[in-house]
Amino acid sequence: MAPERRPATTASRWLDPVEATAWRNFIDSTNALQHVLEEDVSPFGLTMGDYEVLVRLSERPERRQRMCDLAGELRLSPSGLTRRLDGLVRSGLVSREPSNDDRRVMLAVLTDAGYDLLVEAAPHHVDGVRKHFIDRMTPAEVAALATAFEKIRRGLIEHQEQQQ
Amino acid sequence: MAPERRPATTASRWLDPVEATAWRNFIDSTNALQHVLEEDVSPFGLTMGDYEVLVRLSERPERRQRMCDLAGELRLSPSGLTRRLDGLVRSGLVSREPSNDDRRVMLAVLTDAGYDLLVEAAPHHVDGVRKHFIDRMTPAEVAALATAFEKIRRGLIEHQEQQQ
DNA sequence: CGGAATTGCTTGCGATGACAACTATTGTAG
DNA sequence: CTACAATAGTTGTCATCGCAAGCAATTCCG
Repeated sequence: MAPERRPATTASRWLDPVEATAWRNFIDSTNALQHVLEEDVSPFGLTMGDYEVLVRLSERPERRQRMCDLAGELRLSPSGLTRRLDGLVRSGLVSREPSNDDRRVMLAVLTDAGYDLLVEAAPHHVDGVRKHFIDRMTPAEVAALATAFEKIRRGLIEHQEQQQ
Repeated sequence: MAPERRPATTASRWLDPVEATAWRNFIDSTNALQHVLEEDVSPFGLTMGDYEVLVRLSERPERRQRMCDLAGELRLSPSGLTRRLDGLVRSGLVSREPSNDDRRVMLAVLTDAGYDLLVEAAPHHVDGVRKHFIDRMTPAEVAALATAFEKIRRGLIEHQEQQQ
């Protein structure tokens, strides 16, 4: 709660009207999008957090992944992932398996039930993404957005690594 | 926890490569951005949630706003806003004032201390937005993004109202 | 006018997730 | 080979936030 030491005030350039609009619309959209997309997966008893876990696992060979790698991809703390998996394991969608290579490691494994549920839920998720995101834009805008966010993503990863 | 009734499986159109890239990059970027932007305001003892409250209040006449309106803008539940304000009131950055017009209503009021802190923190926040978002793109991309997210935002508001 | 529905906010409770501390395993020096 | 450091995961504790319930004030109608 105690503030860290504050950086000295810098003379920073403000956002011009177009930039400010882009930023505000982006923020508002992402907020609202997160809420809307929850609705598409909740009929399947899933949160978007759960859904993301299933997706990531389904994209891996043998549908399994080390906890720490998964936590990195999901930008979740180790404890956060442990508890999210607890729920998915209880539901029988994911199971834990100790790794043979490294006995510190736990593998999160997508079960058949988990895969089946993902296959069932995914089309509705995609419908939501189309309806509220992709189909609101022109193809040119989609393309521009893809390249723009590619650069933003790379920049953020770079920044993240510099902080190590 | 109990799944709601599931919608019938629909034949939905999948995302083509460009669309999928746009979506994935967008999701990853927003996740990472949220973490990075926290770093810019945390030296001031603020979370991004707190910061957003201060910004919204500062934009209002007399720096005050009804709780329910504020909750709507921040897409926060009534109870969520109550508790977020609790913290800000404890810190002396915001105060509560009952409304004269409607005695059910509580007004959240930005204090002088809150305004001063916002003025101090804002440049660092803007620097972060520039560094990680705006300045990663060409001006054309920023403009495209502004219009694209304007349409997405409108669509989401519309959808939200239809669900009312 | 007066009761019922609505609105605005707060509180109890449960779910989620971060941080720090702890255990267990692996890697690295000396 | 042994100590020390680094890595992987779990658990305790705390903060945040949503839902349902509750209370107070207002509005709607008959």
